[in-house]
Amino acid sequence: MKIRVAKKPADAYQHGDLREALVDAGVKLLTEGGLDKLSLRGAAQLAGVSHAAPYRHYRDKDALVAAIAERGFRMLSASMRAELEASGARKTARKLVALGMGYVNFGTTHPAYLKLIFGGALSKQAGPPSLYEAGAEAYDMLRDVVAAGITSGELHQMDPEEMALACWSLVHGLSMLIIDNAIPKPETRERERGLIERLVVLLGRGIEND
Amino acid sequence: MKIRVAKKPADAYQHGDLREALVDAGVKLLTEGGLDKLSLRGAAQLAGVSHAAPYRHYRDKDALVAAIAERGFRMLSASMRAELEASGARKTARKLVALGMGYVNFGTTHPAYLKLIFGGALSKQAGPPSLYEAGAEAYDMLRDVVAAGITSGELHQMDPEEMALACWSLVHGLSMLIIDNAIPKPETRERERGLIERLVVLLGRGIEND
DNA sequence: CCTACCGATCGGTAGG
DNA sequence: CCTACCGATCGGTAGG
Repeated sequence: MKIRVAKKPADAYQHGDLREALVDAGVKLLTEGGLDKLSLRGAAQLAGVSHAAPYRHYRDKDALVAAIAERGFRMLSASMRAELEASGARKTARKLVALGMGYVNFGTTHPAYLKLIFGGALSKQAGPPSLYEAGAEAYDMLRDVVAAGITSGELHQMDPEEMALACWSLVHGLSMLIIDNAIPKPETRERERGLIERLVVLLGRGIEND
Repeated sequence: MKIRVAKKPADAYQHGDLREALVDAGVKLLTEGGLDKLSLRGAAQLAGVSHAAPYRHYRDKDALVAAIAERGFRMLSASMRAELEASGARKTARKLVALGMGYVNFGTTHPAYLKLIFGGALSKQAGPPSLYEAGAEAYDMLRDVVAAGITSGELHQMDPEEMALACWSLVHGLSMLIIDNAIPKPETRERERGLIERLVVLLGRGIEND
């Protein structure tokens, strides 16, 4: 009886976890080569299977993309939550700075992820409910902090959704401009932190003179 | 002597203006099908020439993309200037609202253009000087208004570049979020104007309560 | 400015 | 889960 010699690459999937292995492979393609390099065939190759194999686990490319996006959403909210907790902020304004920091840090560290989850590459059709849950997590954190700040009187009386949108737009725009080299990328992490902090604080206090 | 019968499509280029015709065709592909549909071959077909013809006028795809992007930059600054003039604003805060309106209007009306000029599709190499001039126009308008506002005392004493960046980030982020369907697109132009106005004013006055 | 050609990449399916 | 195949699209070049 012959002993089979493993022919698969070292990073090939093991046993029944091809589904997850394909997500890992897709993430690698995404982070190393950007959105353009994210393909089903490429992921299959990285996972060490034929390019037809993924269809056993994902209906089509969009389904794999949705799984990767879900991971991205969770990383985003984790980044925001980590900054919020690390800051130990008690005042709403400081909490908002922390959340913004978490957002921009995630965006500039994982540019392809940000473009994937917000870049319209997500087929607007269906997508599993878990994708939408993951997507709502980050926004909910922001909206809750804003709503609490309005209730406590720290922020202006105003539609919390709209105020949250202002914060979101600011940090999203900043992230995108940095990612796309529209503005010089801050040279160090410290400078980036300083920049984000000043911009978010600016939104807080307003740019007009009293 | 035979009379040649025109075989070209009605919208084919005329005489020596293929160079411009290719830009028009590229713009059409871009606006109708998004960035993905913008190809040299497609533009050539639309212009009624073979797919090898464009290389007589553009070194490669990046060169055509640069020409299209230049047009986009000029449309952006034209949109901002038009809003600024139409507003008749005298106070800095109102001028900033007008500029923001022009920016977001342009972005949501021409989403593919916005993604082209700021989406990193522009090869970071060279590109004609005219491209950079065009790109600087819009930013200069913003920075000048901000700088004048600081000088006049209407805005806080602060690095004008950084304050301009805050404004830019806000309207850029808002545009991108609308374009990418991350937030519901305002149903009417009026609602969109109202939203933009409230957000820019918010940046002006600050979201914190006094 | 054209025809004909290259090599590469894709998503997806047939049929096992 | 694999091999073999389709049709489509690209950017780019040779050679005229």
